[in-house]
Amino acid sequence: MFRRLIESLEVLGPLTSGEREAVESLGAVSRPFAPGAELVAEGDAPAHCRLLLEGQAFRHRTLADGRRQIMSFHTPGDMIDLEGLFLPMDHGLTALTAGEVLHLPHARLLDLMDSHPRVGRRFWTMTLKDAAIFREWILNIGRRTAYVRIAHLFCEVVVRLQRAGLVDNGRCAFPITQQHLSDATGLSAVHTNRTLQALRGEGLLSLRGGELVVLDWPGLQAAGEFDSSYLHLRESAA
Amino acid sequence: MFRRLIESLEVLGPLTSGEREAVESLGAVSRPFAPGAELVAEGDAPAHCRLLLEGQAFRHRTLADGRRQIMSFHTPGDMIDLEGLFLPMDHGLTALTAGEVLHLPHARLLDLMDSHPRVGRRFWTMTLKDAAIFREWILNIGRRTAYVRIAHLFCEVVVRLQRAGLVDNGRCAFPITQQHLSDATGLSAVHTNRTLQALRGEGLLSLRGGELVVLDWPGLQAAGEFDSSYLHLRESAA
DNA sequence: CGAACAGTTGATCAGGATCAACTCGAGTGG
DNA sequence: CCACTCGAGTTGATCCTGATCAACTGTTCG
Repeated sequence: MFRRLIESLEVLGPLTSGEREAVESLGAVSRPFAPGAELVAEGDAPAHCRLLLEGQAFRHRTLADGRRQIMSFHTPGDMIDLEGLFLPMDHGLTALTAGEVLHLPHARLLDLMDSHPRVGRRFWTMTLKDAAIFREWILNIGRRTAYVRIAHLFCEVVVRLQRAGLVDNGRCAFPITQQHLSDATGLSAVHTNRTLQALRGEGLLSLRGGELVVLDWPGLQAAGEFDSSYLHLRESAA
Repeated sequence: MFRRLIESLEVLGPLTSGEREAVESLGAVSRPFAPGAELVAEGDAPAHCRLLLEGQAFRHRTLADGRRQIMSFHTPGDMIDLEGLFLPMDHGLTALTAGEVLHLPHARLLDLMDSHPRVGRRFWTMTLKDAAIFREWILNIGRRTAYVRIAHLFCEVVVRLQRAGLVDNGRCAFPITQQHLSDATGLSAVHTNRTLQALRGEGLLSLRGGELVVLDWPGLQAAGEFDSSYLHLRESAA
């Protein structure tokens, strides 16, 4: 049950057996969810953090008039509301697929991190990596064209799904609608549709029936001006 | 010297005298900087964190062809490269004004946080608030028009400068060029110029000679669709 | 006095938004 | 089993926000 979490924590280097045991003895409850389920609502002040065990989810905020902005996508192994440990949620999290989350009580988490500072740092680092991704999105939306922007987003998603072991020969489940894509890139649905056709036309990818297939990975990276270093995939530190 | 830092840490509630002393005994060196100075370069892996004691700075990344995106502005009391504690810097920090930073060695910081977990959480929370601001910028750039976007940015800056005690009767030092403004909002310099004229024309603000004057605060907030809750100005937690 | 840079203006262009209609497939209910 | 609905995707036509290009002003500073 804690495999995903331990793996995420150990990206920065192995934990001691004591640390691993401490993590595994967090009183945790696993909960299934359905596609479209609201995992965390805007304004919530949750009493536990959620670890995404299986499935995909996204972070978003909606304006009064209905315009929506997606701020990140999440894959298994991600803590999706760690910030809720200290701040009320200023955005929501919604399930993209069916899946499962593990609920980790705040009190237990805080105790764990107090007694195992190194583990605390790993959790902190997770939120720092999320922040790095937010910054990349600011750049992506602020300074790149629709074509590059969408390609870049797909690159990121594929790399992160790959890291979670969910890409098989360029194919992965990624059941977003074009509306989701628009809301993530700050574009209109119509223009997203046309830009997607261009990407398909270049033979870079296919997206049908909830399945994303990368047909030309170098080409897609080039189209997205993608450099994965902001994902900090294998940093050593602390 | 540590007044700013203690204040920032105590936004979430007072520290104990022991915690305060521990913070104040961090071996810290203060360094002045000039306007335009590069405080942290992209790619750096610094050995200490910087606390902005005085002056303003901004976080940014530059693409190969020269397009630049500013990701945040910073005011006194901000830790500007806390993420450097665990990750190499994937962006740079540049001074907007003259000022002063305090260098806090990583090793000492980590020791402090290990022995005083509550203080560690406060630092962590600082980075979480930064992340909340990044998310707001994603929304701002992705889903708002130029006019609203720029007004929103000014609202944020004013609120943060106010919190740092740097706003006097709606007036504050904010020496950005229109190019900076464009790079922060993802707009062209020309369009930024025209949009600024519109904001001035509505009698909302004035920006001249490095001084920002808010002439109509309710009007500016309305123009920027601004709701400060994402800044988490007075959260109680942990 | 003359760079050099920030700001301003006008003219034109284009990327992407908007509006509207239509297709298609998957349910769903009669 | 078929008609209906509904959501997602697609297409065309038009509009407009904001980009681009270029020239010019004003100020500061060496």
